[in-house]
Amino acid sequence: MGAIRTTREQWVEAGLAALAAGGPDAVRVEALAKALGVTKGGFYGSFADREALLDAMLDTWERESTDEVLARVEREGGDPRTKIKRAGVLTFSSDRLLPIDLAVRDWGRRDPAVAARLRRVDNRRMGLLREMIGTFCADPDEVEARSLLAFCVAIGEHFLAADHGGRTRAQVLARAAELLLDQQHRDA
Amino acid sequence: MGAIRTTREQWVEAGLAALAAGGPDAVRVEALAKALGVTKGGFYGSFADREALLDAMLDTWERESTDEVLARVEREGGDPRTKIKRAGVLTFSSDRLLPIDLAVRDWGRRDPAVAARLRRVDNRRMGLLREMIGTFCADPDEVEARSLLAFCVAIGEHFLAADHGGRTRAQVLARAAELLLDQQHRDA
DNA sequence: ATAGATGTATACGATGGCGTACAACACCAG
DNA sequence: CTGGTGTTGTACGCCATCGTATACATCTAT
Repeated sequence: MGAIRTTREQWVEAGLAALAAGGPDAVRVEALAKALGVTKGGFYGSFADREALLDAMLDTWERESTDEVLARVEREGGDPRTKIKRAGVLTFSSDRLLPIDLAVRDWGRRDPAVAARLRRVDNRRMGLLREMIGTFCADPDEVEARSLLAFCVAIGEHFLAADHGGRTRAQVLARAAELLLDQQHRDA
Repeated sequence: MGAIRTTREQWVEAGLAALAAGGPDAVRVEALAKALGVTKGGFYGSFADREALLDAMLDTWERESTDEVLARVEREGGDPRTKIKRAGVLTFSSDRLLPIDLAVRDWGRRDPAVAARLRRVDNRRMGLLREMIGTFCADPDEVEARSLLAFCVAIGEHFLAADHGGRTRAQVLARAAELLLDQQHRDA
């Protein structure tokens, strides 16, 4: 048998890189082939068409973003705040996952199938936040509100272009994390 | 002189609708012409090329998102919390501005010129948040953190696909707003 | 009315992208 | 080394899109 010179995984990897860099419209079979140093000749041996590649890319992203991150958070342990921050770092400070995540997020606003995957992923992430915040916050409605805030800032931070008057983004984020992960607020 | 049957404004409007619906790559001259019930023949009388249209679209968006919203908030008055919420509603509950804003936000991650415009817009919005939150929160670092949280949730909310276990998104957002717009937290 | 100005339809060439067909090639087994 | 298997290169048809050229339509001013 002839050797497989360009595997499915390589196409998926190149596709995810293109998605991260330029969105779904930048995932072009011929461009990926060029990036891999081949032509598109072999592509259609591994994938029925471009859609099949996009599907495989989303499979890979979904698995890495949920199973792998959550397993690693569980394995490495720590107190609830540590786990939250570790999950955030693993997902949103990764040069690999972050840009893919943001691209998928925008993509999902237009493609229902992508939106459905995103919903699965986000529900699992929110589940972790709820569980962790629930260990030090008693009111379930407030747990949900804090979880939403935490998730929104983790995502929104990367879509936001504002400056902070002398402060760094990291400083402001640290203070925001304090607000969200403190035990108590006075009542309204 | 011959009558102007399709004005610059109509092309810009159609362009913004396409941008909102499908991102920058969906802004195609011939598609806009079709949407306007004409062909692209007249387009190049109003615009040098497609880039010029994209520029004009961003001009319109920037003006509507800042000057017009802020002027209206100022004109209608109210207490700080009311003004914050009104600015949020005008920008992020508008069927017109919201989808454009989200599309521009994603676009800005790839195009430096768009990112620069977005930075101008976001800085003005953050300015309002700072000023309003500053009226009931004394610590400038906490003002900045709360402003960031408020802005991130206003944006991130629309990129988030999670459910909230029986609660509606609006309910969770209301509770989150309470957390951010309350006067006091206990110290950490 | 007529002429000039300006918007519009249509046709065109160029580019780039998808998916197919087939030939050339690389690898492995015998 | 030789044949077979399966991947890759290349060429092709097709379609969408950009931007241009040119003829047509319509409006305004004289």
